[in-house]
Amino acid sequence: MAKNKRPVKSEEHAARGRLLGAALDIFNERGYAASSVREIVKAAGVTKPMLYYYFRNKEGIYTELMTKPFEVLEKILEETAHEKLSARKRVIRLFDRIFLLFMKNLKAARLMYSIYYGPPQGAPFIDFEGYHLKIREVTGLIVKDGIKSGEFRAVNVDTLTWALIGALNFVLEEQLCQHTPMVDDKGLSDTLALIFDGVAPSKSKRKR
Amino acid sequence: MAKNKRPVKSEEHAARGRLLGAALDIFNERGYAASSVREIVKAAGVTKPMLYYYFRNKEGIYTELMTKPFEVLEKILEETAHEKLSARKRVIRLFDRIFLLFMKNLKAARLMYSIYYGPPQGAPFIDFEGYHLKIREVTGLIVKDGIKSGEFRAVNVDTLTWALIGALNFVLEEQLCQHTPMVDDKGLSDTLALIFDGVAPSKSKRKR
DNA sequence: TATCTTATTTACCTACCGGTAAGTATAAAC
DNA sequence: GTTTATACTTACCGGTAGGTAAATAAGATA
Repeated sequence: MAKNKRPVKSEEHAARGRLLGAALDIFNERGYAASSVREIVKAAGVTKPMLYYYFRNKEGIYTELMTKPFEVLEKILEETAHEKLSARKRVIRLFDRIFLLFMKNLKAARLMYSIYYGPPQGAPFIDFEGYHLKIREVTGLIVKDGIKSGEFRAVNVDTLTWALIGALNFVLEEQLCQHTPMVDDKGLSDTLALIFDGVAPSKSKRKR
Repeated sequence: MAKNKRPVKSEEHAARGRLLGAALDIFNERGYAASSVREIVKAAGVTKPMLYYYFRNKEGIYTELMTKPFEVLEKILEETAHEKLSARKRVIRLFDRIFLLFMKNLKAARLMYSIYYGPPQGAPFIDFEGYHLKIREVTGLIVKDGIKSGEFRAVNVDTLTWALIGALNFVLEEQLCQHTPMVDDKGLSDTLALIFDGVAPSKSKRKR
């Protein structure tokens, strides 16, 4: 009993995928609360109960959309934390990978940002904060390595970490804007280079 | 005709003010679409038609809340652009003032950020972008001055501007988070100092 | 062929949404 | 003392929200 029997037509769970795509589009355009189940199912070309069949409810399809991309982030963080490169290169690699992941999930990212930094819009809670902190943590570890090895000047770890994350965040958010982004991944690496070259040790004394 | 006659009880337009306060609270907690007029008027302790009396509709009270704080920003930008100080001090003064304005209007700011960077939530359009660009412009002008006068190394103007605005943005957004902010205005000035000291001209040659 | 499971539809529910019509109390103006 | 404008209330509107009960179509199993 409880065997694996599936009618399974030509496309497997086609409706499910179409619902996910449509929901992502509409959540991205209007936000969680302003998106109606009716709009979503209409855009997906299916009937309303289908959404309640595949996902428990409106919250269910939202939760699925918001949690999936973070599985990739976890992997990126793990990999970069243990790479054997200079601290500078590890930060650049980490941020570059995050940038790519972000671009691949731009619509989901827009929704995440607006809910993490803004009002929850009636959407169910999701621990975006945890991932934000993890990124900061890994960056902080790399910075600490860089200072220990003498690759960086002995500045305050947190301050440098903030400057770096600030640059990353700024570039990521620029991609969310309505207008054409004025900074991209090239701008990010330039900004990082500026910060790094700024804090690189030099022979001459520096004020303060 | 069209004379100035006012019944004017003890408190003038008390309901109006209470509506604005309640609307700000509730928009801030739930976002635009998820906030109902009923909730707002209940929190304000007035009846529903009062909102439609003082403001045309839900969009009207939202628009009033979102546009008022920018009048102060305009003044800050104008003042700082024409101050006779070092570029470094002007940037710090500008960002410090913006930080204070931001903190004084934290609830409105949270709503603005979520709508500017995220989905519009069904809220009427407001040109947040214009103000964002103005801040960037003024910062860019100060940076250009600093490079011209030799106060800064001859780096790319945009890149340095991005690094600075990134630090500002990062600190501002930190204030929006659910948790206790890990960076405040002190952290901001530290980060700015790090970037400035990094780009300050030095006697020794620098790689790249 | 009858049965079971999965996938999908039609028709409907209640609750709440933004908005308003119509009336009223109050106090200044004439 | 009647008028007039302001400030405010009660009662209601049509529409739409999220969600579901119940029937059904179709392939797999027996």
